[in-house]
Amino acid sequence: MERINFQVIEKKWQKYFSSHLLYQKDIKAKKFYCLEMFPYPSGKIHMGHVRNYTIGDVIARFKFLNGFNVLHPMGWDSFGLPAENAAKLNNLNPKEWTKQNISTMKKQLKSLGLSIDWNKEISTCDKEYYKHQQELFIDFYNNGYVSRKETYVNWDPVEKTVLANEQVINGRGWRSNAVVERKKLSQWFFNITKLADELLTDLEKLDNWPEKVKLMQKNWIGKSFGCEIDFKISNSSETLKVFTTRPDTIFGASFIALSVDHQICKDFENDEKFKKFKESCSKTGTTEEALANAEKIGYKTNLFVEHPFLKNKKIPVYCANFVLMDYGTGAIFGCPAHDQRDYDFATKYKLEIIEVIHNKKSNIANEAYTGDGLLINSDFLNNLKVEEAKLKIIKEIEKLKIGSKKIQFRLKDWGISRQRYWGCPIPIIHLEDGSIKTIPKDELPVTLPDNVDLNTPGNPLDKHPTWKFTKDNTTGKDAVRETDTLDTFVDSSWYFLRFCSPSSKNDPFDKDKTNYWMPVDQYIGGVEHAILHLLYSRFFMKCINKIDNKINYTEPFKNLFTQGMVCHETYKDQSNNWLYPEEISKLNDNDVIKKDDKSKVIVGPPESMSKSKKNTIDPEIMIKKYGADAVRWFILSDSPPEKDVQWSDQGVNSANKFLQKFWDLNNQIINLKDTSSEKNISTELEIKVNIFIKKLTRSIENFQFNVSIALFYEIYRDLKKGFENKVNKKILHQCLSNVMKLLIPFAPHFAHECLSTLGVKSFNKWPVINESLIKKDEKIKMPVQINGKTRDILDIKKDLSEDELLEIITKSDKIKKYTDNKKILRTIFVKNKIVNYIIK
RNA sequence: GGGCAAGUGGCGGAAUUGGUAUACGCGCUGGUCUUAGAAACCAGUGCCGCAAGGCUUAAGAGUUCGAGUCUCUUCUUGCCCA
Repeated sequence: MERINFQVIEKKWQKYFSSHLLYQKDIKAKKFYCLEMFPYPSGKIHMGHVRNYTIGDVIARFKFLNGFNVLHPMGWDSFGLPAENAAKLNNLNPKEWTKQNISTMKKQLKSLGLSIDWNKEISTCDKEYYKHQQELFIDFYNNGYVSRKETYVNWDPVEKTVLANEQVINGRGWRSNAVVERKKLSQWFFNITKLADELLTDLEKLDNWPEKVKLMQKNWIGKSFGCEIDFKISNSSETLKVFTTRPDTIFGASFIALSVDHQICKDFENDEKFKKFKESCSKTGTTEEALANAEKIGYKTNLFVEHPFLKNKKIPVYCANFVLMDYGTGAIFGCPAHDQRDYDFATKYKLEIIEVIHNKKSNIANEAYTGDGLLINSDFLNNLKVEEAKLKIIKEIEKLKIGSKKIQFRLKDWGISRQRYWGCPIPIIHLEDGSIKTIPKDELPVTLPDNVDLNTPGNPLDKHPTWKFTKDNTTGKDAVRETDTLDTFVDSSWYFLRFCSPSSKNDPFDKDKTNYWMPVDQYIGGVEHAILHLLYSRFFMKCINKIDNKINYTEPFKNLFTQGMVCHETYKDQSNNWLYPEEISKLNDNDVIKKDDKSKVIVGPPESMSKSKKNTIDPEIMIKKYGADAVRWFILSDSPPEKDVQWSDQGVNSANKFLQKFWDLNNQIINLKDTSSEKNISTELEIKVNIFIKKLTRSIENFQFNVSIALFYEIYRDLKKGFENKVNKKILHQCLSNVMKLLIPFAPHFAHECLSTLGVKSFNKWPVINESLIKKDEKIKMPVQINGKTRDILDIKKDLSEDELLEIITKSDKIKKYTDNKKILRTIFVKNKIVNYIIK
């Protein structure tokens, strides 16, 4: 058996792929924009990339073969913190480090045989890219989508930097391990909350997004109906505005809780106790989870408010650490019986716990009850359900003119300021008089300086000796540059637009080209981006659409597919250190030893591949050993793409073996002499191939690539059988060519090589299904059931009538056995499907 | 605690959407070849049973001629939010 040298053919066909611009088709052709989430250039590609881009390549090639004009680009999400960290470690400039990584990873991606149009490559750290991002920022700024606000941030006192929520672990900085503080800073924001309602309602338009993702976005936006209520402060003419989503529990109110930053608290600034309290609040994080888990503490003020519906009832006012100024009005009323945080607080400060909603399941002696039930202890609300009570109390509040219904979103504005070097500079200058100005577009880009000191804590741009000092070119006055850079999520919020016209000089994107290609027809990436990246991109699209009415779509991604992760077993030695798979050897399933000292290895369950657990498999090594096609084949074959897949060396090995066998069959068919006799089986094979085309096409359209692969194993068997049964060469040849064309999206190098040995010259057409041939398939298998149990399976002609079938059935000994001496009560006959006898 | 998924052989998983459950792959068992191993090839492989046959899609009930698929209850696991 001649073995295929995949290293040679892969090189050969990769050259072909790059020189034959696969997708340059007539602009009149129907377009298809296939996009996978672009990678962060971290150094080398990992198996997650292999899976993501293989899935995308199957779709892109499939659509191309079906006559679409396909856009399938690739780029680099190349700004971000890892570059700074790596640069510190290796004493390199982040730019150099990033450049090297891109070059490595591009080579690796090419070795997978992806059908990417590299002429459209972009990199977000290129000034050609971020120049346009600065323009967009200015457009957003001028149209009211950017603001600057004072806000609380997670501040790492050692690194002297702002941390993202996910960089705070158990209240400490992920690098410095210092206790994170809440610090008030002036920050830049995109006003995403302005479009909160639109972002929510437009989710309904996204028919082809996973329900799961839409639900996550919906919860994230978190639209809720509530009510603002003015509480009159006792012995004062002033009122206190409180926001609540549970106005129905007003009769259970036993305290008011204020944020320490509430205006009223300014009166307590002189109190030492308050100062201390405020300081301890600053040590609590800002995430909802941190607030929920933190111990509830409070500061009792000397104030009381009047209950709006209970005369003579006075409610004490506290400051509490779990109330934040940026949610609602910074003040709530506490109803301990029906909110766990209020419950904890009331227990601690021995406040009243009044049950106002009752249900069999509730037991407020132990914890708050937050479910539905009937109102009690609530005057005119008694016996109503929660939703009914909400409506009624809001009406009542509005009637008394002490408040009104209010819609509240959980979504907060998008903080885009980062005190980092390796990001897009914000095109803003600060003048001496404190005013702020955008930089004129013709002066863009504001570029990053190359010579920065990354080794001392703090913002490198701010510390740079000269960079920030500039002049306002219109007035000639001294000015200081904004030293914050943009969150890297900004970079990835419009890259899909840039791909439509990657070299557009004057504008971020060419409108005609963008209107032709957008929206993205298929977007593919990890589910970890279900919320932020996708929400931000949707926000960008809507803003751009509102600013420029020539952009005629408002949702960027028509179809979304989220793939699962690639997993592998984990290994630990006797001293609990992680081991790489290549450090161990498996004697059998139970005995796994360390290669060097033969000590026993502890095998852990499969987990998603990560460097920290050392359970990674290097795609480059696998491609060298088994070939790119085999690696692609395996990563698609083992699990449905939306689920996690477990990497298996045996699996990729068998993929390689299969392709080798297929190659062998291919050669045997080519070398056949034309004199082989013609047999009836020939049409049978043609029918099988046509059914195969139909099933395979459907499996691709349904993203069931594991099923596609199974179908190839089956059709290989049929082809082999046809060969062994001496099917006519012409027919074999024709069948094999069709199968090989379908193989292109999965194993492109291999399929192209086989096709070219078969003498096929054009590689750009999906075979047409011959429906009439499929209809010719006359034989079917008909199960015959007795009382619902299959007792015989008959090979019969298609479309037999009930009477015709009965005649055949009476000849079946298997069925006779059951029907003899029995009365047939009923016969169920479904044409071409089933016969079922009910007997007694 | 709330919401959403999902539970099918030793393992990953199929099932034309109510009509032959276990396709396909891995693993395993036996055989051929080989000094041996590897590779390759052939055969077998849900469970119980020598067999005839019976049982089987987390557990239990229901609808139906017929349920992995629909309905209800319970259990378990995963993800997201808290």
